[in-house]
Amino acid sequence: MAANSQFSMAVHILTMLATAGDENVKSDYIAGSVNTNPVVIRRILSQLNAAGLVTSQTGAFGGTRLAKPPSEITLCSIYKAVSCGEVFALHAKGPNMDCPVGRGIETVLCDLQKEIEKSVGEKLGQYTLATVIEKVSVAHV
Amino acid sequence: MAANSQFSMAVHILTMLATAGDENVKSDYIAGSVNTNPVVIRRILSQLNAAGLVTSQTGAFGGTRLAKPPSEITLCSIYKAVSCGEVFALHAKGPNMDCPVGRGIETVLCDLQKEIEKSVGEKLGQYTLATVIEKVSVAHV
DNA sequence: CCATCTGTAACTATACTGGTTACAGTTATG
DNA sequence: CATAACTGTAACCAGTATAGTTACAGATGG
Repeated sequence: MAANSQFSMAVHILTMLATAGDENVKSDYIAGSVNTNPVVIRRILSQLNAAGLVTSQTGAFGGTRLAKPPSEITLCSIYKAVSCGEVFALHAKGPNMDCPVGRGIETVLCDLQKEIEKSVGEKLGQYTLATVIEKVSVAHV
Repeated sequence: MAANSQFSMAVHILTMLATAGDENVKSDYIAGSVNTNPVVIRRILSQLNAAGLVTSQTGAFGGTRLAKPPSEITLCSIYKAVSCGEVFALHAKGPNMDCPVGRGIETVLCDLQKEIEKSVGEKLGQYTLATVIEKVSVAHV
């Protein structure tokens, strides 16, 4: 249970909200589709709310809806909203600075990390929630 | 200690081997630069060996050296050798198939996963170990 | 034979993720 | 106003991956 599936769940959640249109969707209902606990859904919704992708209403007949049309929500913004960490990590302890390679490698790896992150971001930026909805419908037919 | 830093360590290790030229390098020595235990180094070397990037010699005066020149070792081949898993994971339990969104979303996410993986691979394929060595030298000056 | 080194199994500590329970706070509606 | 129905979050548990460590079998050069 160590792999991070928050992005997957976030996309699933937002797709549910998109198909619901202007109605408030309850976390219990989404949890039923994602196959998990409502609290797990609310935790992710909390992050999506902070990123301005959704708006929530507390109280009776509350729930969550999209804050923007699906065509304006890129997968990149979803990825950033749930901030899954980096594609690869630097070594926690840090290299030995007495070694020439040790001294130089950290900067190189850090730059590379940023470049990969940027590359992933650009790829994800090519798709929006609207793209996903379209593909889900096709797959389901 | 949960983030995967094997790729970082692998690049560090291979850079060490590259700077050593044709000499056998001992895992103890590499461990000193990476700042970890020799066994951790040997575990990664084992994967790099399986991928054909390095060759090792057991016994006295044994050690490891590169199996190819640095210019022929792409960062992509290193990444694949240590197989860090995916950039994002699918939900372990799988979605509810009784829901239209649940039925369709898995395929979409799986396709996306592969596409991102490919994108990362292409980006990493643009660099070789030779590139890294060059940058390490620059950074260190 | 013996010192030296790799390869690998086994175990531990740590930390992250998701699952769950519990509860405070908010809000329609009768 | 009282109540039922939600969200938001804290707190805790369980499972698992990672790295660190010890230990030891096996190979190899001198």
